[in-house]
Amino acid sequence: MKEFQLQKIARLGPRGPFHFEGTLHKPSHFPAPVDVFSDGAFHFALRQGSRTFGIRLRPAASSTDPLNMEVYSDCEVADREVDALSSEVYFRFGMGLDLSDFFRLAAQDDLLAAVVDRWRGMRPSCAFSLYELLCITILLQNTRISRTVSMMRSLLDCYGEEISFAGVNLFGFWPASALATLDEAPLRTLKVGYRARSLLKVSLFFAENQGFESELRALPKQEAIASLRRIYGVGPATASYLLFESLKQTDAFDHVSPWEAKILSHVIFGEETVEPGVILAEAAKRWGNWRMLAVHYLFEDLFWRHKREPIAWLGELIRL
DNA sequence: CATCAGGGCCCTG
DNA sequence: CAGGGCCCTGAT
Repeated sequence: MKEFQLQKIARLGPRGPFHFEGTLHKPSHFPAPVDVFSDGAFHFALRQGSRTFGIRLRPAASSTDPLNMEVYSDCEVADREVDALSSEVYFRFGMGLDLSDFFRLAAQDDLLAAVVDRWRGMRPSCAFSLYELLCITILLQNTRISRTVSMMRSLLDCYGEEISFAGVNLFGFWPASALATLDEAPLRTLKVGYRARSLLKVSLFFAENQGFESELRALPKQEAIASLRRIYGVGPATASYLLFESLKQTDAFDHVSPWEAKILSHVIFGEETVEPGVILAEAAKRWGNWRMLAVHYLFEDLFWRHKREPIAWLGELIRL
């Protein structure tokens, strides 16, 4: 395990209100030792090229002030590296989004008004690169959370990079190139099943297309979807997650998986099971191009309430 | 002990 | 465009 020390501190100024905990501490996300929220700060590993940095984000006094970003490493960090890290972190946590239209919309929506009141400034966010998130979503496919977590742990043990900084231990992901040259056999021993094939193909693709993520960030939604769907292992569900969490497309709600449909049936209609098509139509009608962000606010609010005081019907649906 | 669905996707017919 | 196969694991 590598020990990292504090090297640099930078300040980040989000556009408009930024809800620190809502954005960085999401109870709906599955637990894996790749990020740590403790003492009111968020920690994760960020890979830039061949280097991995420890990043610690701290909230500022008020929701409109800048955040502090601490950069940890085992050797010196140049100013221009800090600049690159800053803009990457700025993007990954949705700090550039202008949400004012969404707030106006939410204020007039009887379902959203109270929720956005509680979480005003929460953003779509993902600490990980597109490749890293894609690995996670592949592990989520066709299984339960407990198994996803165990697959994640064995992959990190074998190919990840464990680091220690600011009093926390966590893993950085492997670079795509580390898996790209493997055979299926070593991955199969980690009990990832048929996902071994997807992981290899995805890794090979990203190792060969270094600029893919930044190209994708510049594409309009439909082209981004088409681009993602060409990658082996990426279907409609995975593409949706990537579009919203990684690319911050706030309207990426054109597909709803069965488990999400059940939850939204309760939340939006107060019923057990509403047809996916009906849910999608209602979301589009009510929230337009903000529909995925709206759904996200509803989900996170629900999961937080569930965490504080268990909600019986939800407990049934998301048992690990 | 056996059975089976589970936070999809690919491939085939 | 429907449906079988993929892998393993915890729930029942």
